[in-house]
Amino acid sequence: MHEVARELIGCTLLFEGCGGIVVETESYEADDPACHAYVGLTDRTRVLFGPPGHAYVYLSYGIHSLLNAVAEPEGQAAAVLIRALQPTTGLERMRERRGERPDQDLCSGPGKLTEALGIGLEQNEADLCSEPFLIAPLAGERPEVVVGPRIGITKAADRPWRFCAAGSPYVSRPRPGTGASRR
DNA sequence: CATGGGATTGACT
DNA sequence: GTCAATCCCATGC
Repeated sequence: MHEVARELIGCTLLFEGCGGIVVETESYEADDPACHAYVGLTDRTRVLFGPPGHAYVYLSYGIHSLLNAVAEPEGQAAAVLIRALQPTTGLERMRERRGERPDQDLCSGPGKLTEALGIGLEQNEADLCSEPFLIAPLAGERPEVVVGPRIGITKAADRPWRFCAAGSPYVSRPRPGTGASRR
């Protein structure tokens, strides 16, 4: 599953004609206190146990939607959280939704990303492999991927399942490699 | 039925 | 660097 997270880096994700290159992902699996599926199968987590290639959209802190891709066969709960994109397509529409911002602020975070693309809870359980979603395998050469501890969660945050495109300015705040202050 | 937690962001000191 | 906002869902009484 972590292979999936790694391979997603560099792929192009589009939603209704807006999107860009995936530059940051995070993997979650059932045996992981930070994963929603950890509590077992419920109405909320049903998607995570379902077939791969579907979206799991979760609203965090009542304000921000987080986009996940189900990454394991039916029966196994695992997902890859899409944390950041390098916007390449539909910049105008993203700016309409997010306001006038530098490119690197448009999708540099899970909540920003969903807002920019117009993804909300309505997209929960949506099939990522069909309209209005579009995933392009790889838009060129495979970028260098950096693995690091996960960010912004309170449980098992130290598991090294965070994948970033090396040196990309489009990843969210604590960038690996920079001596930036802890969150 | 009521309560608490959660994978975040943005504004203010 | 620190703090508050805000909604859905799972759990507990």
